[in-house]
Amino acid sequence: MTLNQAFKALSDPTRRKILDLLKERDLTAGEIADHFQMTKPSISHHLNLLKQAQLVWDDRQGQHIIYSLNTTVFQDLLKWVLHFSSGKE
Amino acid sequence: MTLNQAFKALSDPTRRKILDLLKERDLTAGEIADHFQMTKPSISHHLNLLKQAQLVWDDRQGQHIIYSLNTTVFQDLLKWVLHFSSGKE
DNA sequence: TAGATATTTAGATACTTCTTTAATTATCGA
DNA sequence: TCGATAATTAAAGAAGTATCTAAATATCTA
Repeated sequence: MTLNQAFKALSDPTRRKILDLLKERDLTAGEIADHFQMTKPSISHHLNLLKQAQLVWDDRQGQHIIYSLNTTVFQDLLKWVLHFSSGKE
Repeated sequence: MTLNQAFKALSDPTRRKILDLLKERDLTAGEIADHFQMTKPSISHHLNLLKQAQLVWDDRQGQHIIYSLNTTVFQDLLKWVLHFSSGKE
């Protein structure tokens, strides 16, 4: 079920851009929101979907919640894509 | 734009199953539909999205339309995933 | 050319997702 | 404890998606 959630999470450009940002460094929810024109609740919604798909971790540090990449599911995605990009089998 | 369409196309379980079937061998639209409980127009709709995302080719052979994998975009997907599964950069 | 088969296109409806504003929860610092 | 800051949750509307039935298009065969 997780892989399905992952694919659904990846189907949105905003969420993929969030992952791109987190690839550079860990960020708070507010810092992430600053990169977009949409409201913080919208970003919070996207972060929640990424979290449910286990593509990111969240960690509260005082007032802030720090988001970081969770590379585990990317490994599964990699396997899935490899089946298709490495010829018939 | 193609990568976005690809991610959207992959976000549906039916479409991913279609790709799984085509990984084994080329199939006509009817043969693909036989693997699902939904109607042929629904499958046709999914095939169209896969085609627009350039994940499959279609080739009419008489009455039949034969679908096959187009691995080109999978290469791009592979690169995208690799950026995340191969550590920070 | 007529009938049969394979597939898609059109139109409609139900469902899901995205986004917003308003309200709520959690934490910090004085 | 109060006020400020950070972030989420709730509720609602708009837009997008999946699915169905019915109709249309393309091709084959007799």
